[in-house]
Amino acid sequence: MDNEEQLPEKSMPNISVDNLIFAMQDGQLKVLLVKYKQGLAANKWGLIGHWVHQDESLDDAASRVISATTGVENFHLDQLGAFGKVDRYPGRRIITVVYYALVRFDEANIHQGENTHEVAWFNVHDVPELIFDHKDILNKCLGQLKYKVRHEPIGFSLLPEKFTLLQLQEIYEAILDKKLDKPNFRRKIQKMNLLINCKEKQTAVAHRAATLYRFDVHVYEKLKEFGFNFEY
Amino acid sequence: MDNEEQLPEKSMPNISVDNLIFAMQDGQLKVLLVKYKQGLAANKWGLIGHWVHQDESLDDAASRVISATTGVENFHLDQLGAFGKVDRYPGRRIITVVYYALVRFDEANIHQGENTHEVAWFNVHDVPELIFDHKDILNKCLGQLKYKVRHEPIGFSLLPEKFTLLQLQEIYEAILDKKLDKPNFRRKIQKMNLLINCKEKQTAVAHRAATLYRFDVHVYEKLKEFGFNFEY
DNA sequence: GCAAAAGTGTTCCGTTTACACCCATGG
DNA sequence: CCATGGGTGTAAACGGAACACTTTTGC
Repeated sequence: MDNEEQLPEKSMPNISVDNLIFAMQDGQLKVLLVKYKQGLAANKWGLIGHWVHQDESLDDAASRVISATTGVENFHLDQLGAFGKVDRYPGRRIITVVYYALVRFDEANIHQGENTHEVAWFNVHDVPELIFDHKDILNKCLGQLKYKVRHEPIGFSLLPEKFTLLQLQEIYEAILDKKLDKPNFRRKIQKMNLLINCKEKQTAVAHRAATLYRFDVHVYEKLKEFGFNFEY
Repeated sequence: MDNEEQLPEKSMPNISVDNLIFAMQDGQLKVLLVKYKQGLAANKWGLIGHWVHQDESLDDAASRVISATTGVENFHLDQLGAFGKVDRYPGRRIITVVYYALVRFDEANIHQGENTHEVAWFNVHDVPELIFDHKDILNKCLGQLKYKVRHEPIGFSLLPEKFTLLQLQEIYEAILDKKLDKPNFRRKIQKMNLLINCKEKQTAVAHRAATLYRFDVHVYEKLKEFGFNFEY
């Protein structure tokens, strides 16, 4: 979180929410960070944090700021957990509940917050120094993403409406941080019956145009419910 | 949590920790519940909750009460997450951070807490009515356990030093809530190189005595770190 | 001998993995 | 005609699922 001076009356003391917002850009997994204006975190990069209003749930608090920062209304949201070491926040005892969101890069219109004077995407493996325990939080979240992407079809939340199989593969490669075999990846994904062929092709590419796909939302919902397995 | 009258000076306002303690008894997965003496939860069953001291981390707070209640010092501890609906606690805004622990049944010596007048083990599928959102929390935790037991060797935390393969299988069956094939289970577990043959047999059983095994702690640590796969 | 659980063997079949290979397009 | 990525084929290895079968022990 940014600073204590700004704690509004209607917010809970001692509790903050911090958010990790992820998107894919140029085949790389990016995370959105902000530079705070004032307070303990002034001029330093950190996760997008804020206080929790007395009359909103933790989930709602996270959604509120993610929407405000990115302009995106629909995104995958998950709770990473609560972080509560005694000295994690300087001078005061603050528990933070961390959420991570997956957004489509092209849908995001980054808005400056009141307490920040910079917002930027960073490659998850190349971030600046972060305030408090935010680096630990990022690392834990990257681990959680690896874990999750293999058992729930969350990777798709990072793609535009229509996408190619290579784009999808790049997401898995970025999150799992390893190269995957193209033929095997294609077959595996296709067999899930999750993709619908748009019967369209890429245009203006300097190689054979790839087929565009979109999701079968019904199958997608079922896989989310019952889980699936993606062991690479 | 129990009641607000008891909030000690040194505790954080607005935040509680609730714990689910699991153990295996007679081939059944049990969870430890308490009946509170006073406050909003008086005479009702609930998870073992408490306030967080200003000078202890969330993890430490959970460990403290789990040890105090069960007398056990070594147990598997994981955070389930934070629960923060606005109306989850009557009359006041309380965020609770939930932990679950796996203990060995025979090591547990249940101690009554100051605020409780009953503590008892319940089959996880047969619990009484619970206070607040504790039933939701239990359900979410059972789902998490299913998820986890297939990817990390946590099931072993529920067993005594020396155990038979059937005891281990019963844990998986209880958590996954399904019958497993004995020959296949045995082979699968054996191939992990996680078990050391104690070269001892069961005694006083009315059938062929089973071999006793114990864990190879080194392999166990590695599997915890790198994850494993147990898809049944 | 019978019940109960220990423990082994084997077959079938789908999935994973690795890698060779051809296709289409723009420069 | 070549670089780039799209896309298909295939064979070997592995692992899961199902189930028949033998062994040991106490009563």
